[in-house]
Amino acid sequence: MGGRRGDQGDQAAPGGGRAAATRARLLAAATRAFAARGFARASVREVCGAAGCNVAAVSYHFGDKAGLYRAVLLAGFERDAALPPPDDPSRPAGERLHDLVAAFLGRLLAPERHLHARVMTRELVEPTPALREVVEVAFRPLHGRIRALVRELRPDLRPADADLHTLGVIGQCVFYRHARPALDLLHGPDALGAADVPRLARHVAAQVLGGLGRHDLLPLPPPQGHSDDHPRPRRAAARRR
Amino acid sequence: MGGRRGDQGDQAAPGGGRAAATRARLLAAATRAFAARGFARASVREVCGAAGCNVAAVSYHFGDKAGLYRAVLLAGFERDAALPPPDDPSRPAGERLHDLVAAFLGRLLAPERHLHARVMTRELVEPTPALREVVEVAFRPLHGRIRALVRELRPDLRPADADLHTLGVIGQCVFYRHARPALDLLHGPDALGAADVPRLARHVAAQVLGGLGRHDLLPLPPPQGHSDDHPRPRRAAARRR
DNA sequence: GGCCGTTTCAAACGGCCGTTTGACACGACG
DNA sequence: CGTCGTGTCAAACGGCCGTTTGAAACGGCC
Repeated sequence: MGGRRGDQGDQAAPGGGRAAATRARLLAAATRAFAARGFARASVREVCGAAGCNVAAVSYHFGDKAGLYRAVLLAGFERDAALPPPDDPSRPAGERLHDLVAAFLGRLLAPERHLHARVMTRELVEPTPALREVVEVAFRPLHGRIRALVRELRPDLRPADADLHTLGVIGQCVFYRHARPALDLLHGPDALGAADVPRLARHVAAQVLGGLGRHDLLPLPPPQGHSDDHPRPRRAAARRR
Repeated sequence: MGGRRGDQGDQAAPGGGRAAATRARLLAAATRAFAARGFARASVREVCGAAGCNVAAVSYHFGDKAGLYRAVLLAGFERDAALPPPDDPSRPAGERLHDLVAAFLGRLLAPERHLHARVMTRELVEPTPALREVVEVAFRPLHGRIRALVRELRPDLRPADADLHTLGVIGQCVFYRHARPALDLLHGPDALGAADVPRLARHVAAQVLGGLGRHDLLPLPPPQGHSDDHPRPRRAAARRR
């Protein structure tokens, strides 16, 4: 029997990258499967079928199914590490909050990025032993950034209330990912999807700023007039900045 | 072999309610199991073990596992039908919104009621063929009630924006149920649970009212003051900037 | 060529799953 | 008492699961 590796971090495959290619196909297929059906319900036969390799490849390259799952999560962490826009303290806090929400929502919904986000947010609902790492690496840092902006916008807030505002933002965003099957039934299959990320981000940001009593900092003119008289055309110009 | 019933709606058990008792135990154990682990991962052996009966009882009383699941959902619908407070149009819309949010959050988190809510909200994330019914019977009516209050509070809102405000409320509430495992890790196992329902409801209601630009309608005095004139004796004196 | 470590494969293993089977216990009723 | 319908049971069935096995294929190297 060949030497098992069972872990990542190796290189110099004498076989000319053939093994690395199998590994990559397996990782991609597993990402799709875990995103679509979760850890428990995605089967290694299904993953290997999609990757075009034998079931034994999972134990050979990743040790076992849980190792494959961990590798999928790790790849998601690495891919997302550079994603969120670096915070620029010189800009207005309201705009920075909006941009952070937009980046988070994009990660949750945009077609090229949503797979890893699905795997990670599924952990929140259906935890595996990897939940702790997801919380520490992905959830808590995001929570911290939003919370810092909330406190910057309203320094007088009690910590516990800043937490509630923060979780409100995260909860609204995650809902558009988690509840997708139900939203498809409620609003039609294409409503409130990736194409609506700018609109959703604008709304969530305006919502939390309003809840903080900082209507003055709406990063964008609200799409609806509140006390004015002229009805807005549907595609009003007023792009941001 | 005995005549299968496989459906509910029967009565007149000659065996003196013994069958009905088994049915009830099965239903209770299945509710716990489906709430805790979902349809796919809860096994009929586990359910029947907890109910103290044989595995064949599932197929005898409910046809199959999916029938048992449908019966659990149905019982939840019936139990919750009388739960939400009837809307009283003579009261201020802000208070009615707060009460509705409080009732919804209570259903999601309160110990005696959360099991059915878990089964139903899990459908949003991990749909089974019963999702359609959950959406039509539970999700859409709640959405309609919140949306009507939102439009009453801000009649000038475009319908699409009223939807976003509505989903923001639901998303925040559902998050406290869905993300519980992650919240346990983030804030400690007892934070933001059933005991905090009044505080959470107050926050969510104040948040959406603020987002609607109706700070004037906060249903309860907010735990922190932001632009007011009288300091609040609440807990610690509210720190002012 | 012969060799060897690496990688892939078909096949099988044990285990849990949902479901079915056929027998048995029990109260009702003629 | 004998029969019947009802409800429960232990046991088994076929199927999918994750994992392992042992051999075959591959590719660089002498």
